[in-house]
Amino acid sequence: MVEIDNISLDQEQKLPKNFIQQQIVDDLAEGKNEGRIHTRFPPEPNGYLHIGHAKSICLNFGTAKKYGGLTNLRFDDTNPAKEDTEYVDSIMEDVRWLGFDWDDRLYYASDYFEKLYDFAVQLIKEGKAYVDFQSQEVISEQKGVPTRPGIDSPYRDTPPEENLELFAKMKSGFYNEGDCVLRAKIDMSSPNMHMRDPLMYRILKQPHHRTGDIWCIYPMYDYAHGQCDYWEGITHSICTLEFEVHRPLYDWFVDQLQDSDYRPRQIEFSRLNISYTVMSKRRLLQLVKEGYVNGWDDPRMPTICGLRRRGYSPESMRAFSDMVGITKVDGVTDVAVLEYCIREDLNKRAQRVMGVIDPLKIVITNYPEGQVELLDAINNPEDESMGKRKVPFSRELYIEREDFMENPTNKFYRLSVGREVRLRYSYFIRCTEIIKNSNDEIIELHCTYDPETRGGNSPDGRKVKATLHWVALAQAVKAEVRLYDRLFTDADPGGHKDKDLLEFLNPDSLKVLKECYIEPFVKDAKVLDSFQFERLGYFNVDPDSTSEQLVFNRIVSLKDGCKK
RNA sequence: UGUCCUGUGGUGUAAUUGGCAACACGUCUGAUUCUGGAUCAGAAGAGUUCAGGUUCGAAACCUGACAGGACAACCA
Repeated sequence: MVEIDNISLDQEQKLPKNFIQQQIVDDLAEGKNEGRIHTRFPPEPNGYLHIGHAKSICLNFGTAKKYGGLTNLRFDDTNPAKEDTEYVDSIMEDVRWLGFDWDDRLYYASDYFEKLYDFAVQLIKEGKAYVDFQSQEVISEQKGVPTRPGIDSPYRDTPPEENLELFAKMKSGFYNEGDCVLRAKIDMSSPNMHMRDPLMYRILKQPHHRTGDIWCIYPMYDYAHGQCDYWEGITHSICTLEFEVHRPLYDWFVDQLQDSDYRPRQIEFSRLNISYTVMSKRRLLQLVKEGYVNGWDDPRMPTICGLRRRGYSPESMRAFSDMVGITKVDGVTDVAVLEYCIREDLNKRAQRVMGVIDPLKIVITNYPEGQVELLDAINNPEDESMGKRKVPFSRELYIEREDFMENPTNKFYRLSVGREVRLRYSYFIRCTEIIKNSNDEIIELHCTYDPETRGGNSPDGRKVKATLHWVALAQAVKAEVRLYDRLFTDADPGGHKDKDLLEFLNPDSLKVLKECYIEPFVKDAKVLDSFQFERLGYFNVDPDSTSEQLVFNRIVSLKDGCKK
């Protein structure tokens, strides 16, 4: 584990510095915050983490580590209406799985409810906050629009003593939801909407997953986030671009708090977009709730748990995160980059195995009936230390239906009547006859083998143009294989004003193949074990597997040279 | 008719802070191969959104356009 971390750190250090790291280097050079680097990853526990969060996790934990700093995990749980412990648990699992650790620095915004309340009282006393009894609609109306200034609330100049009393009554539950809010008194004519007397507290008579019924007023994000950062000693508060316009407000609250040279600083970067997928919690939630996918961990989902189930490794996700980089440019990363990362990782590590997912039976007519040979196969040509295994060969085999063509085109150089090909690690075979059923469908092939080519080479130096994978019919393990394609048919499914993203759902995003045969080596495979099925792609064992039946997910196909 | 942010090959990022645009993905050639994978060698593809300006020299600095994005939740 330590070694893996060091390796990834080494790789990371060779990468050019992104603008945030540059900023950190500058801050370090200036001696800010006593040379400390402290970041935080602050998810709201209202949904499952997706690969965009993975990027943020890698950025926060990775950058702090690189510069000798620390990273806190902090749940931003200021809205009990949407949050749940189910999400808290999944988030912790996902962060750990990605390879990061917050040690004993686990925090919740709700840890600070008391301190936030006291701080609000202080602001009221200083005449910097007031209780507003106007309706949501009126307040919103008074706020104006970005191009036009707002106007002051009639409650804006309530004396502090009175506000203190009112706020205490808010806290005590005297008022109902919507009756009133606490607002910061800043500037109703600011060109920045967030500075027009933003809400600090609203009344929410809902139990909180951690504080239960203690509170009926809850702080807003803007009122909580910077203060939590401050109290935790965060130096660099990294978030996505949509918070850029919040920064003056973040700074305003920190100004009220700051009592030394230490000061947390918010830095924004652009969120991750990937082609042919969606990345907003709202939309992912919709896909789950409305049943377009089978849960948050559906292997087609860009959630961390979905990618994990699909067979993506933490290493591949970290590599991906490094590759896409950190900027403020709002762009779209090609899914091909993600696919490249997992292929690259698995190519080096995955156990090779032969499996046929669309079987066509062949009979080797000159091979003795009842005979079974065990032939040597290499476990991973990229890693000799993984050794060899035995693969059973016999008279009746399955090959991939796709590897035979009755009337071959000139670019097709696999099996056809009269042609000779190699069966990997076993023999050269030649197809002699096609057996069809009454519907003119090919149901079987008859072939002959050349006993001299045992192991896969011909003593006379004869060449074949193709090598096919195969499995021995009697010894094969029958399995279910699930093939996945992109969930959406459009590169930017959420980017059309006139069309709902559901219109772009790919009807063929999941294909279930029930009749697949894998060589016996996989018999004892465990859930999440991954393999390369030679010539087909990388597959892993799905949790739906039972003792009777293995279920495999195709993680990603091999790069397809066929289209050349 | 506002404020802020962002514009570099198809895509994602670089350019040691002003010194003749680099890397990765993708694409396309070959070579090699018991995976049409991998590997190896190579190619095409941007003159940095545009127009001015400063400078011996600009992707970078200035001015002005243009384009895209964010901001008007008692969400985060």
